[in-house]
Amino acid sequence: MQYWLMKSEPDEVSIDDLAVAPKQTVPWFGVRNYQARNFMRDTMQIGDLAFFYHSGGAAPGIAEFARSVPSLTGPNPVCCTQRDFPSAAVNPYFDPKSSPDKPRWWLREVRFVSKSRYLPLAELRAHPELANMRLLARGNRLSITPVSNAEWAFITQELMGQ
DNA sequence: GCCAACGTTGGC
DNA sequence: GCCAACGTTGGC
Repeated sequence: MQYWLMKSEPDEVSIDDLAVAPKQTVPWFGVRNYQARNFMRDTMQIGDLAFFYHSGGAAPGIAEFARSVPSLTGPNPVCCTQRDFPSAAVNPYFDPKSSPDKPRWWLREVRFVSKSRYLPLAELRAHPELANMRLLARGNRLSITPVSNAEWAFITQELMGQ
């Protein structure tokens, strides 16, 4: 059992989108970074929990967290051909170097668990308990990062409103 | 919109 | 295998 933090721009997929999605489940198909892919494909287990982090957005420095469960199924190859995205005339995630027999990118399904209050990034930074959090590391851009047990416990307690 | 940090690409 | 150029991310 491992904890995670998964970033998404709320314009693309927000926690509320996830909550109203069919089966409250969404395929996390946008990862195009090898390190994040490896985390998702190799280390993430079905049933792991993750914080849902809203990056970018209109409110500067505001992050939103919720608990979700990555992965109802195992890792699945993604984005092998343009046909994998029939609804999009031009798929921004299309990678010509990924093929069905040699997929380069993978996805996992993520299911909604619960929504919490907002926990702004600035607030995260203010807690010395989270000083070593991967998310807060200088220059970090990974869209999927591991969260330690201690960090998970601390943030969860913060989110409960204590 | 700016820009720092980082990842990827491709020429050599 | 090096590394410069370029593209992307994401906070501000």
